[in-house]
Amino acid sequence: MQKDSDIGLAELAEAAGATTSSCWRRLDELRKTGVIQRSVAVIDPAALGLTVNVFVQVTLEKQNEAALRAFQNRIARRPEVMECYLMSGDADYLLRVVVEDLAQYHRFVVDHLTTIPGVANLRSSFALDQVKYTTALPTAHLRGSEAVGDPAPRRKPPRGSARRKTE
Amino acid sequence: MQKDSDIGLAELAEAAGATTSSCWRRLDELRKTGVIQRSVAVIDPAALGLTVNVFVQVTLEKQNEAALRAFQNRIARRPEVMECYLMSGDADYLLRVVVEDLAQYHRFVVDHLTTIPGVANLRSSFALDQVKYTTALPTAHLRGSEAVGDPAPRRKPPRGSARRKTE
DNA sequence: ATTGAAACGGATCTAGC
DNA sequence: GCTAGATCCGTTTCAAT
Repeated sequence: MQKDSDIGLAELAEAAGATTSSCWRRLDELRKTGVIQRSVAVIDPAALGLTVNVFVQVTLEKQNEAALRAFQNRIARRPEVMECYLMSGDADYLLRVVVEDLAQYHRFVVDHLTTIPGVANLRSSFALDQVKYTTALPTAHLRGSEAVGDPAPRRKPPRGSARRKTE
Repeated sequence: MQKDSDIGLAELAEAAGATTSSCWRRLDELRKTGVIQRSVAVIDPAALGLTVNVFVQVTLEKQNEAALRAFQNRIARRPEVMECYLMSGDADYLLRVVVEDLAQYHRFVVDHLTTIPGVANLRSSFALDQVKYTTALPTAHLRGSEAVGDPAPRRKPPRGSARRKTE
């Protein structure tokens, strides 16, 4: 399980009871199959002053393809939007927005959210505290190589061409 | 900005227009001050069959300290709960739960959520699609060494206190 | 063919200018 | 501050089962 990716595969192998080679092989396969997409640094939001989490339920006037695409495109460019889900039920979208304070959130709503064409209604809910936040998915079972659908159509290099990006 | 932590600080330095050493020094300080908490591997949920995202609004019977603590403790142990927020407004908590299918979600609700004492009401909203998900916080500005409102940023560590895990 | 282990190379980290 | 060198670790290759 990868909750800390910088532990080095020596300790990882020891923890898994395997050797470093088999461990690296497993990791390489997981990366090539796209199960492991990338490694990121987890930043403390409070250290950046980003203490306010807002959940916004967005309702669009029309739910046709063009409207959805337009909304998603605009949302994708906004860094304060951490997550965006197309929802069933009352609202069309659910957003988690992280900002420094309410003034900044207000600016985000006025300057960016409401300027998106087709946005009919907004319902904002404010989080008082982030009780839990994890990036570690529930790994009930990690199968050897096969996943579910077809996650990543990655090519299989013949041999010895695992260059990352340094040439 | 750290969206990919495995890019190596050579490219990072080039991108920042600095040298690798100053870049490393900056990173080390960010890690020691706790701004960078850890590095994690981002897993593709679909590759694990975890295609269902459910948002649950939880209302407790009473909102006293003990009830909140009890709920949060139980939630913290559940791996399928990715996020949990103490909310203002209609519900007390908002959870994002990731599962393989609705049957698994049902089991989670019956076996774990409703067994928590003090849970009065649940309102589940299902996500049809995860439009955006990022761990990269909006880094509007990363100041030199200190982050938030700290008026005395002149800290110079005495040069020999960089022990992370190597002893 | 699969797996372990050891050598290589490159990157991180440290010390010096 | 930048540069150069030492050390560690990821990656590859190879040998043994």
